[in-house]
Amino acid sequence: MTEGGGPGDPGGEKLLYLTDEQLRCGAEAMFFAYRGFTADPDRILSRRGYGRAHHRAIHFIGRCPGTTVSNLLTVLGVTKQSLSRVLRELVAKGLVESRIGASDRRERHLRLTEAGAALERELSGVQRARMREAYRSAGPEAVAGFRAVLEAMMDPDMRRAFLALKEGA
Amino acid sequence: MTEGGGPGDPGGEKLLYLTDEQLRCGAEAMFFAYRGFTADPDRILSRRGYGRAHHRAIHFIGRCPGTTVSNLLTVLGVTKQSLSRVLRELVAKGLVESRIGASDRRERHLRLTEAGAALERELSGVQRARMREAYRSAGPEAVAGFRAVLEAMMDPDMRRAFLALKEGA
DNA sequence: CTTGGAATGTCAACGAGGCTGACGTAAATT
DNA sequence: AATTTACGTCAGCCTCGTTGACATTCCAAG
Repeated sequence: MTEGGGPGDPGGEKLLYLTDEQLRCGAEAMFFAYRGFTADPDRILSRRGYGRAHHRAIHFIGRCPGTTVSNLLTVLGVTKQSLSRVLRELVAKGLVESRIGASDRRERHLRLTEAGAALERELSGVQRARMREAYRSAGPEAVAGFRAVLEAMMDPDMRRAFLALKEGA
Repeated sequence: MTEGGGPGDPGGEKLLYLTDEQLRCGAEAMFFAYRGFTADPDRILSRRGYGRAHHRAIHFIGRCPGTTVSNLLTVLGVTKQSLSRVLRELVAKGLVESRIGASDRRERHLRLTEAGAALERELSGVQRARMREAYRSAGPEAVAGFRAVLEAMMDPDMRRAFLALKEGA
């Protein structure tokens, strides 16, 4: 279980990147990198009394204006009660607007207000700045590999949602 | 702020991977991939009444047997009250052993018991299986890029902790 | 038309796991 | 002896996840 490319491993050099040690190291890298990834937005959010859940909602509403609550539920992968609380606050604070659907009056169509869009720009600004720097220092080929591995790591449902977002942008 | 490689960008093809759209897409990939990354261990943990916090503690104690509480605090980046609660449960359930330090009797040295090591193997097994599959399908060069970008995305402190783990393994 | 099921979204209450602050203790350091 | 360090704990708060119960709306079958 923990031999990891030791001696007596003829021809194993080809698969060095698949040793348990390498995989474990990748898992740790994910953990530390995700912390960095969320650190900057978290600071801005906590100053305003919001949390990461608000950020996710704002992000995807900004990304898909007019989306419905149930759409958001599938993308975010939380229960509607969790999302509902977050949306209620965002609507109350005037960051998100919720309109009853025209064709189906059960649906609520969500979009950012100007204030919401401003916060979205602020949040994605710092997050993109960090990613830009990471991308720039690692180079374009590294970025392609990064994206390939992340995509392969997703659950199939999430991969579908992810690809749909890229298309429908 | 949102011009992102639009018109009037001569020679910009070189930097196509740095457009706002690409960066935003990378952020979404991080979000979806991290969900996949934690999904399998989360299922095992919740069946036993533990959470992600327990997983992190078990992981790093397994990784660095004999580490101290304060070491763990820096690596995990949580408060000692949070960690304390988790460690108390793990010690009570007999998954972690806490020994008073020999040279400095204020310190507690932590290690997994046999039961703890078994759970650790189970958790890292499913997590590695997913990463192995993702690595395999993306290929070695993609993996190198993946690691490079993740490392560049970390906060400097976390990067130091990460590199120290790789050395001291 | 009515009625019953399915879909959508809301409110109430609970739990895990973060956080701060205050305090206590034992051991090392000065 | 006084200070600092490493660790544990109690109390209380917040975010954000969960399940359960409920209201509204649509649609289709009787």
